[in-house]
Amino acid sequence: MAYWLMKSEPTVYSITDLQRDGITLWDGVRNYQARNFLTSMALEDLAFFYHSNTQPPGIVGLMKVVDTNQVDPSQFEAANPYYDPKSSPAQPRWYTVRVGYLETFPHPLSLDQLKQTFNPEELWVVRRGNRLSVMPVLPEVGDRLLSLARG
DNA sequence: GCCAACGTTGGC
DNA sequence: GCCAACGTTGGC
Repeated sequence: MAYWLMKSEPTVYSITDLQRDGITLWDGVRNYQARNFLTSMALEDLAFFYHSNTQPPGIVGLMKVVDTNQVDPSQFEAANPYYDPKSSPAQPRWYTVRVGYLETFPHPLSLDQLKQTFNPEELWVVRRGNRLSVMPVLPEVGDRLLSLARG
């Protein structure tokens, strides 16, 4: 079982939206490094839900991977903001996972708090200028995040 | 293959 | 709203 961290802007899709939906397809990732992390995810992996572009940014909940290696359908939809004209159903370029809601943390971990607790080497999201939207989390860091966030 | 221009992310 | 960081594009 591996830990991951996945970002979403709450105005686009929030932990509350995931709680309501139960399961969702994590679509719209258009960065090769992030996609490569998505395709290396396994069933039952745990992912921290990170709210970006909000006040305060930070980790707000937990989800689990329920379906791996899913073709992201938004890449084929011309009217979709994530449309990729260079992709085709015969040769899809963008893959993702389906995630399930597990919990909303009683003690969300703000970016500020994360910066005080972890260094940039052990937790990528606190790296300066970090723009990656899907990233791995070290097992021991994941364990600590869980115990901090659950209080 | 280099690199300037451009677009996007995301903290502040 | 600003702007630093940085990924991508495209001319050469």
